[in-house]
Amino acid sequence: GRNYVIGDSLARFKMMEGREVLAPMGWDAFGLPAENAAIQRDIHPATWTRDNIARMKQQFHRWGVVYDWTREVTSCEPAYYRWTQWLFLQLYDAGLAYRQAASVNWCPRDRTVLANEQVVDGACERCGTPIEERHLEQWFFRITAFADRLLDDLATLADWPERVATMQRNWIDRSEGVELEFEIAGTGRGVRCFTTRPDTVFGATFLVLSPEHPEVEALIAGRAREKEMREAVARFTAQRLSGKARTEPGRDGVFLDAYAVNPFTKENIPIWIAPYVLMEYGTGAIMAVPAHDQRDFEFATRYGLTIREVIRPAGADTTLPRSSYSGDGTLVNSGEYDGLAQNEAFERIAAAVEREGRGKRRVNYRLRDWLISRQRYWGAPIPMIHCPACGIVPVPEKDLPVVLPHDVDFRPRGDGKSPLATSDAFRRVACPRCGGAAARDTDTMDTFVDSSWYFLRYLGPRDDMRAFPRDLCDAWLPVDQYIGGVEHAILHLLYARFITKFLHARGLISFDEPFARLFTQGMVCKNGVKMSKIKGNVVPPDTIIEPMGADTMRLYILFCGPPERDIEWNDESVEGCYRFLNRVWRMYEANDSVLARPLRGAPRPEELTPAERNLFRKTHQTIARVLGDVSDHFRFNTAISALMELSNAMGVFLDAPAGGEDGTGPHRDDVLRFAFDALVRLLAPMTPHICEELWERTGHSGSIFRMPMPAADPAHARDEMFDLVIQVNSRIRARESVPTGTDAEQMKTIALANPRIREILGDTAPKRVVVIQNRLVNIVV
RNA sequence: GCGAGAGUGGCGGAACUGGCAGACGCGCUGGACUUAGGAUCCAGUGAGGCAACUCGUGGGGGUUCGACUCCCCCCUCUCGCACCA
Repeated sequence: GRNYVIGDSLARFKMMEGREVLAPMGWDAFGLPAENAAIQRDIHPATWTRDNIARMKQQFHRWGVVYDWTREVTSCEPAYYRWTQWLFLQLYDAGLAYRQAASVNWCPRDRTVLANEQVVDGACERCGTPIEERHLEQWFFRITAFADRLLDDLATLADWPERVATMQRNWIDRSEGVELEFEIAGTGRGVRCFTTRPDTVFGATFLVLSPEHPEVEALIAGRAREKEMREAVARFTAQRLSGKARTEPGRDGVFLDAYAVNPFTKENIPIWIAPYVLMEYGTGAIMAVPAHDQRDFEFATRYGLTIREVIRPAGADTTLPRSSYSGDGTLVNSGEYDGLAQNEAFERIAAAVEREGRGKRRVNYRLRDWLISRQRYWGAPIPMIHCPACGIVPVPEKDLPVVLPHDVDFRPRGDGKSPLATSDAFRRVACPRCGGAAARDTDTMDTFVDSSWYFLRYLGPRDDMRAFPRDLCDAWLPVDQYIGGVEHAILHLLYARFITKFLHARGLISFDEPFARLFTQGMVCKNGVKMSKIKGNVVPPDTIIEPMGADTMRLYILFCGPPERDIEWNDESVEGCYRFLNRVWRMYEANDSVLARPLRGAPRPEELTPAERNLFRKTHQTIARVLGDVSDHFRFNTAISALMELSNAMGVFLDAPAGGEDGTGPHRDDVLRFAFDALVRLLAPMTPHICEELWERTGHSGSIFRMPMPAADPAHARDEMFDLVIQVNSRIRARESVPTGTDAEQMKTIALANPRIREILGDTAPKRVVVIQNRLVNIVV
C-alpha cells in the first residue's frame, strides 16, 4: 500500500502546485498468481480476478487513494487484450516475433515454461520449484535486436535510480570481442570460440568445450576412452540440471584425446570438455588462456596444462604468475606483437583474424530473446493459426480479438500443451489464407506482454479503432513519474522499454523511452523482514483505519522514513501520527469562532507584534520547506516534521497573552488564520479527509484540491535575529543573539567583546579569526 | 568475486554548498488534571561529571580554523548479479 499512498499524495500535491495531473490505474489481471489462486479455491480465474479488483477498488476508496477511473484498463478484458494481440502481430510483421524449438525452462509445478528472467537460482520465481529443461517449440520476441539501444539509452535516463540502471546493464551485459575459428587437428573441421581478449591468443594453450557442444559427439565417437568420456558428459549434464554447477563452481573436466591448432602459434593444443563452459553463451567453446583468466588458471593448474604469460604489467618482470593476471600490460611471448600495449594488440590481432578469414569481430550479450508463450489458460491467446497447407498464418487484424473461451477446463496439464488445446471449439478454425481446416495456437502470452504497453492505453482506454491515440500519447508520454518497487527493475521495466523502442522504430510513437522518471519506493518491513502474506506479518490496514482513520495510516507511512528506503513498521509510532492529527483538529475546535471566517489578505509584518511576527515568519518558513521537500525529492517525512513544528509554534502562540512585551496585538486572529490556512493546505495531499473537512469548516467552499499551494515569501521567511556562535579554537564558548545580516567586521567585534570570551582569552592575542556570516566566529589562538 | 546502497541516542530518523550533531516523532522519567488513565497538558531525556568542562555520527589515518559531510585504508549489514569466456 505504500506505493499507492506515495503516488496519491504526490498526485494531489502536484495538482495543488498547478500541474495537470493524470493519475490512472490499471489491472495487470492475467497471469499465474491469479490463476493459481483460483485453481486452489476451485473457482474460475475470471471470477477470482473480478472479485479481487472489486476488493482492491474498495481498499483504495478507504485509503483515500483516487485515480481517474474513466481511464481504468484491465488486461484480461477482450477490449484490452485485443490490442495486446495486435501488438503481437506488429512484432510478427516486423520479424521480431518468431517460433523456435528451444531448450526451455519448465516449471513442473506450474506446468509451464518460464522466461529466463523468471528463473531465480535455478528455481521458478513464483513457486520456488526447481526448473527442468525441456525441448519445445515456443514463441519468442527478439528483444536482443534492441540490446544496444536498451543498454545505451540507460545513460539518458538521468532520473532513474542508479541501482536499477545497473541491474539492467548487468542483465543485458554487452561484451565486445572476436569470434575465432580453431581447426581440429587432422579433421578439417573447426571449433569457433568467442573471446573478449584476442590480445591473449598466444597464451591460448588449450580449448574447452561445453559438454553439450555439438562437436563433442564427433570427437568422442569411436575413441579408446569413449565410455569414460560419455560418462563424464552425462555427469556434467546432471550437475547442471540439478543446479549444482551454479552453487558449487568446480574445475572438473575431461581431456578428449584431441587437439586443435592455435592459428597464431601453430601449436597443437589439447581439447577438453568442462561444465564451466556454458553452451548458452558465446559459441559454447572457449580458447583457454590460463595466465590471464582465473577460471582457466585454476583448470590448468589442476590438470597440469601449460600456462604461458603473454601480458606483462608495466614495470614488473614476472615469469610464471601464481595466479592469473587480467589487468593492463604489454605483450610478451607473442611473436610479432611483442611489446605492443594490450589495447593496441587487441585491434591488430582482431584485424589479422578478419583479414585471414579466421573469424570476425562480434558483440555478445547475456540478454536472450524473450520467451513469451505459456502453456496456461489465464492469458491472452496468441493470435496465430497453424495451417497444414500454409504453415503459420497470423490472425487478420480485423478478426481480433481472439477471445479466450470461458468454459474450458483451465487446469494446467503436464504434457507441455495448453489447456486451450482441449477445447475444439477454440482450436478449430478456417485458415485465413486458404480457407482450409486449421488450428489456432493454443498457448497464451506471458503477462509481461500485457503490462509492456498499458501506459499507452490510458490515453484512449475505450478506443476500439486502435491500440492508442498517437497524438495524445505524444503529448502526454513518456510517463513523467513512475512509482514502483525494485522487483520490477529488470522484468517489467526492461520489457516496457523494449516495446516502446519497438513502437518508436516502427514509427507509431515519437518517444522511445516509456518512463522519464522512475522512483522505487522501499519495502515495508516488520521485525526486520519484508511484510508479505507468505511471511504472515502483514498489518491489515483496517486495524489502523478502523480506530484511527485512513489519514493516520497515510501520515504514518509517509512520516516514518524517506520513501526510497525500507521502513520498519512500528505500531506505537502510528499513534504519534494520530495524536498529531488530533492536535490539529482540537486546535481548530478551540478556535472555531476565529477560524470559521477565512483570511482576507495576508497580514503585514510591520503591523505585527514580535510574537505575531514569529508565527508569521514560521509559517513562511514552513511553506518553503514543505514545497521544497515534497516537490523535488518526495521527502514527505521531513515535510511532515516541518508541519509538526508549525503546529507546535501555533500552540505557543495561542498561549501568548494579549498585549504586553511578548503578547499579541490587534492582528492576532489574522496571523492565526494565515498559519492555519497554510497548515491545512500543505497537509492536505497527505491527509486528504481531515483537511477537506477543515477546509470547509474554516469558511471555504469547493474542494481544497482545487486550491493552489500557499506561496512562501523569502523576505518574510527570513529570521530577524540569529544565534551567533562564538568559538575559541573550534570549541563553542559563547553565543549571542545578533540581527541577521550583521557584517563580518561587526560580528568579530561582538565576539571579541563578549565577557566570557575575554575571560578565556586573557591577554592572548588571536592568531586568526574566522567569520562565517549569519553563523559563527571562530577565534584561533 | 563484481556492482549498488547503508552504518548517527533505547527506537524510526534530521542536519542546506564543510560551520551549533541528534530537528520531528516514538519510547522512557517526573509532574498537573483525574475515581481511574491506555485521554490530554507541562517539564526532562546522547554519555560522563551533574557545575565549569570532557567524550561522542562503524574503526583507523589524512585535509581543514572547523568533518556525520571531503580524501585514503579497513570492518559490518542489506540488495542485485554471479563460471558470460
